[in-house]
Amino acid sequence: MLKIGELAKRVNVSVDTLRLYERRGLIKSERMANGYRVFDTDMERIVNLVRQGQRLGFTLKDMAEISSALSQNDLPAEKMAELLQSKLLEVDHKLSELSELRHLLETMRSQACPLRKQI
Amino acid sequence: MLKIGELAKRVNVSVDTLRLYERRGLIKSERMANGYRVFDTDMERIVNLVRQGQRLGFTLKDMAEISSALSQNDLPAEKMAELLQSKLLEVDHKLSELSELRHLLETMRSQACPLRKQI
DNA sequence: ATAAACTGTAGACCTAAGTCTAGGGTCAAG
DNA sequence: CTTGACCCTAGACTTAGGTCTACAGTTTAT
Repeated sequence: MLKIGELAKRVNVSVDTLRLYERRGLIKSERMANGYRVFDTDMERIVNLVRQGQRLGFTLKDMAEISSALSQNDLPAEKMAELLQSKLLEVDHKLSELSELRHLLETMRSQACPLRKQI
Repeated sequence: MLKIGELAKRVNVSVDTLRLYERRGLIKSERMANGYRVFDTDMERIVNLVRQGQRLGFTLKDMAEISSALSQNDLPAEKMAELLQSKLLEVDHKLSELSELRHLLETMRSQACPLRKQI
């Protein structure tokens, strides 16, 4: 159980950002008697998942679908599997695009540069 | 040699976006007597490269470094190779992050869901 | 008991990447 | 010679994803 500042420090994200994520439904918290948020330590992993997704071109909205399903225990396991499956397909697509991009860069580097009209 | 509308159609991007890309130094054009832009057909490939990069989490600024080098013939081949090399490293990093994400999703799908505290 | 360090909300502000609008030229077809 | 489809610029507007500010309550350490 973490207060927002501790979670922020652990995942290396600002507290503002965490509060934003909560408003967007990416993470969930309970409240202490004084109104302070308390986060389950699992949230650490969820936030990291979200950030990783973002770096790879997924939007917060994309990540919200999955992380909200993870952080709230309200989804039937079947729906969950379905959702994960569809995200997996997206990831696989990105993987192939990325390999393609890699190949392109590699080619450009080894040859003079194919997109460029004669040096 | 393409006018902006033709290029836009080929790469499936709005003409506004192409003009923006030009201002940001991602693509280059000549002008016809009447002031209309004309693009080399190579620009088609460059725009596609940019879009692909974007989908994978690179910013326009990231892509500008490389695409401006490609569209302008003003960079020494050595600098170019260096730049490509550094982008390749970034791509490789993304590839490994993406595989990691894939693995995580895969695990979550096959097990009940590890991030979730007991169903 | 008081300062420093946290936490809360609400709302303004910021950058990136577009999109849209207004106002005006260009060009080919009928 | 005018209509419709293009093109131009400049600037306003939009959405996403944050960040910052102001103002207020809480906790911790001294």
